[in-house]
Amino acid sequence: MATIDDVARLAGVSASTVSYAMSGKRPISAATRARIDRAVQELGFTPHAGARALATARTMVIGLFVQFLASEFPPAMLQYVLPIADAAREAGYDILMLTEEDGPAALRRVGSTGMVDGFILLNVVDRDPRLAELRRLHQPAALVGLPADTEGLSVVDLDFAAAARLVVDRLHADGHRSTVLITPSTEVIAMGGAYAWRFRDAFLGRAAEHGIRVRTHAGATIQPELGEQLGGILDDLGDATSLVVHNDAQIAALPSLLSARGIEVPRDLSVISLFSEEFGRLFSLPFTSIETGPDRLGRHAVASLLAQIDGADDAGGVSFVAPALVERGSVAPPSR
Amino acid sequence: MATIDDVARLAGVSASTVSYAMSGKRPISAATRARIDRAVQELGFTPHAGARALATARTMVIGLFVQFLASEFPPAMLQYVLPIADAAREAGYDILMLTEEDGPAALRRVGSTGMVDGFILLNVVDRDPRLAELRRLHQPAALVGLPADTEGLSVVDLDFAAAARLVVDRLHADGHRSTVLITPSTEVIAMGGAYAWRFRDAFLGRAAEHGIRVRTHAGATIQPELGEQLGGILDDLGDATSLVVHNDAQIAALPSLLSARGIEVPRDLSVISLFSEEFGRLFSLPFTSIETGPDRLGRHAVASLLAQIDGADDAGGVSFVAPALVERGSVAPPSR
DNA sequence: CTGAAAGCGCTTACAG
DNA sequence: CTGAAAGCGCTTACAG
Repeated sequence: MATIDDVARLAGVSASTVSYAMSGKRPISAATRARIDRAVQELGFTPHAGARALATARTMVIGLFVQFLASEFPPAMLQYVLPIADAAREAGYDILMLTEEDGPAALRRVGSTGMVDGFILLNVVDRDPRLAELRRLHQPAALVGLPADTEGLSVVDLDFAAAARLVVDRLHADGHRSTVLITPSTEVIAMGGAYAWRFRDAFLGRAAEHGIRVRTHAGATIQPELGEQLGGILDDLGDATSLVVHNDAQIAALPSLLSARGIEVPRDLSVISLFSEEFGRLFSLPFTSIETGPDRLGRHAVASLLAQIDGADDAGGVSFVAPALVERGSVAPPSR
Repeated sequence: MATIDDVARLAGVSASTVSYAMSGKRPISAATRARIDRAVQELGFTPHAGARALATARTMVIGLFVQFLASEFPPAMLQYVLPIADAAREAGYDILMLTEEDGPAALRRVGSTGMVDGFILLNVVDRDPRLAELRRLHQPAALVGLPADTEGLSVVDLDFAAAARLVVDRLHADGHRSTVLITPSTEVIAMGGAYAWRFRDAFLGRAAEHGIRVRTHAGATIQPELGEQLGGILDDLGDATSLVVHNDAQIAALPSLLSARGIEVPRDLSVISLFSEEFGRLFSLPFTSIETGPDRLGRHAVASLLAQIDGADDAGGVSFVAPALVERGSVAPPSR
């Protein structure tokens, strides 16, 4: 690999001039610039990332911490990762991906060795063990998912309470008086996935206001429990005329269970859920839903992180992204 | 952040002694070591990754190139990424994740700036545009997926020809005389996904040996085309008593289409496919299948890459991993 | 068993 | 408009 000294020698200038020519941080005469450009071309020179990081204290890399909660649905995570990688790249950053079990140790290792300029943490939970280490590190960071203590952290998440109200209001508008709500699994709730209870509690509150009866089930995430549970719910709807599914694995499995039972949506049952457009396409889900917008959340996190890295000192605080309801025709007035 | 000089000062030794104490590359007296350890603890010292990379010409990072072929099924990719990340980590390496559209440019940027010690390329296709750049870079690399020209490359992939023979032999053993084969999409074939035709051609060859009739369809990957096509195939099986699905999206959609039609497996139709145990669990697939073993392939790629990085000069060549058939009871003698 | 020094390849004040 | 030099924080021959 050619070094900046090789370029300097070939162009007949000093290394510093090469550096300035490439960064554009000071004026260079046209003739010199031409010679430098030619030398750079000829040698195929690109600055060594490590040397540059050492000199500038900037790596142009961000650490992306993916996290698979026990009993969460893996494909959902990918929807966040790709938009984040794209947004980072557009800003000139690469992505160091952290996937370890031991989150705090990984943060410490990568943070304290200066491998990255900042972190994005996905799927942050209520009392996330990574946060203590993150605070100690004093590095820029953006979180996706709401922890219990947001002091000094930059957090973005969907406004699940608003989402719940949208859903209840939608059912109420069509005259539903009774519904079944399937929440994320008990494991997710135990791990502290705040989105679970933020949605559920707001849902129950709004339903009470409208006088809508709600039966709640914490949804299983793996087979065969999932199929048995969801099948049982479908077989015993009671007076419920609608089903609200806040659980990726369950909504993905729903179409086949519905069709096995000959239940037609929305004629026999109204269904409403939460998922991204992409997720819905992947699993062919014909259901009206809250768009969870992982791309929007991911890009928001990147923007927030880069602002901090660029010293905007924008500790950010908590941003709740407003949800939107996407009609797909699976909600209609009840026939019973 | 504390530096090695801070530690040296606090411990009353030289920086080089600190370095040697930490690397264990030369004997250090117990007393000195104790003082150094204490100083390291006290200051929370960790060596700066950039400085170390500059001094050693080693980054302890590997570049992982994920690649989503048009009309491939995204969740399948994740199964490779996680085991690779785990295996890398176990060996002390972190993962720089590349996801860009422009593969060659990404390789050049990361490779020529010395950000990584080597690359793993996923989903390599027949005439992969990344390979020219990879050869120019002269960096260690391991590929998952078979390109047309493997000269000088280290490649690992499932032995799809052997897999096809296993499948045909399994059908033949139960007396099937006619089958339908759904292959990856035409887009995958056009992009050069060699696994598509390696499986198909071996399948047709073996079927001919056994005198088994085969009707072949290139499977659509997105809805609603997928459902219409697969539904049409199920509605018009002709004399086919078995269905072989080499297409992630189609096999994921199959259970719901079968149940909608009241087709019972294996009573009415034998089904056999290719997917990983994890993929099968995710989509609740009750089908006998070739285990595609993404974790094994991923770990193999990491091992091969690390051997090259450690100068084993093991250009590797092509390794085909032997497939295994996992019985799940979806193949039985035909009733017709 | 330990230290002083060179060197890895950049960037950026300091000088002119 | 350009150059010489210091410095970023390590590792590792070279010396003792």
